[in-house]
Amino acid sequence: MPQRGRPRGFDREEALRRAMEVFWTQGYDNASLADLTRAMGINAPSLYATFGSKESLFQEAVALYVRTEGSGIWEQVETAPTARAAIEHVLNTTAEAFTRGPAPRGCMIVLAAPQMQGANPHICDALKAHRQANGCLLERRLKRAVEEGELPASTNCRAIANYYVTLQHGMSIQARDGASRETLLAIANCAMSGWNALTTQHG
Amino acid sequence: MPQRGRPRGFDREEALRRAMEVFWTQGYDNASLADLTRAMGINAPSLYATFGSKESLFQEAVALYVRTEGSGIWEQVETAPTARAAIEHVLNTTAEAFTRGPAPRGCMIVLAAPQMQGANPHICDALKAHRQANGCLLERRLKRAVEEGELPASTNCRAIANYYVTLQHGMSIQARDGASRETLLAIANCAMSGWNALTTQHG
DNA sequence: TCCTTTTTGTATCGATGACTACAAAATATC
DNA sequence: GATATTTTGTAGTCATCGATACAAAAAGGA
Repeated sequence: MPQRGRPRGFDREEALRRAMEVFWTQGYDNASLADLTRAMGINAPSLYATFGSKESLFQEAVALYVRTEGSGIWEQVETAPTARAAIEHVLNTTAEAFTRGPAPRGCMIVLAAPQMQGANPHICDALKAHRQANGCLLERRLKRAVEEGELPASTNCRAIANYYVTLQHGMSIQARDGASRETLLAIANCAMSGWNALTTQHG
Repeated sequence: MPQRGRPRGFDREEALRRAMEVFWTQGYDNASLADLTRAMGINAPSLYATFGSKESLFQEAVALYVRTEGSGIWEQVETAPTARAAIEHVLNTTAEAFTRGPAPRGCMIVLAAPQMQGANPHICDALKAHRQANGCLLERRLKRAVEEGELPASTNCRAIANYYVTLQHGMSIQARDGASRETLLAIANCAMSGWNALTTQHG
């Protein structure tokens, strides 16, 4: 017995995808209910009956973003043959993803609520947790590279992970400011050119 | 004949400084008139009589921020003996400024309106212009270093400038997420460790 | 003292924010 | 067809947004 009453007149996944694009472009606070319902093609009562609230809709949109847009950037960190290849892939894929078609420029996780305080601490905390998870992911990969002999034991894995994650966050600002794919790739290339110096000297 | 009527009951500079802190902490949209007037210790009519509007108050706050907080980071780019010293000073001073006392963490120019669209395009454009001015400043300094023989003629000055500015933007996100001064200094150190590789190979 | 000028506090404006009450509409079950 | 259940659109809730009208208060110039 899946559904009894009147069937829903719209596709939940499609509506969520539209909401994600609005949040991605405008941020959490700047995305009004009027903006959301217009983009989703539904009225406010349908939104609340389906997603609960603006905040929970945003959380679902974040989860969708991580699952679709973010996966291409981060999913191969574990499987890449070397830590160097993993990070190089992250940066190059970031440059590509941030300048892809009509999608908003830059990362939703970085740009959607950067004030880190205000009316919605849940929102800020969730985004911050996602950002820090990426740093931890890189750090773990670097530590594995040390264990596997790719990098020397003196490698400061946390510092290097923080460094590359910081650059990747900065690329969101550059992308939102209109940087081209070539510009972002050149930035990634600059960062990778220091790899040997970074992983051989001082801990 | 400086003043005729009832004298102003508050200090304009001090009130502007308070407003700057509110905008710096909360961003442009999230800073409500109630927040501003409470922090400035004045009522709304005094604010509008003195500063014109919320938008012009913000623009004055940005100018004050650049003049006070930002000057320590960027003012010595021209006067530093080498381009390397200039950039190293920018990054190290950034780490120090972003973790100084009770001030908000991270750069107001980066964090106050990152959505780059919405109700106030003037605000977004002004902040974007400030960000890009810093990139141009670094690029000019690097070109001068090429002319003076510090760097080879094959140096890709624009790419290197974009790279370091991007990292500096990312440090705002890290600072707002709670990164310590030591963490930010380690990030700056990682970026500088690639200097030789960055300035000797490929254009 | 009276008049002009400017600032002050109070109280409010219309617009918009997120959110919901309610009844008509549309389906499954009986 | 009758009833129960869920979704739909309309209209509206209260709170807050940025911005002001207005008159009392506080100063200088006559």
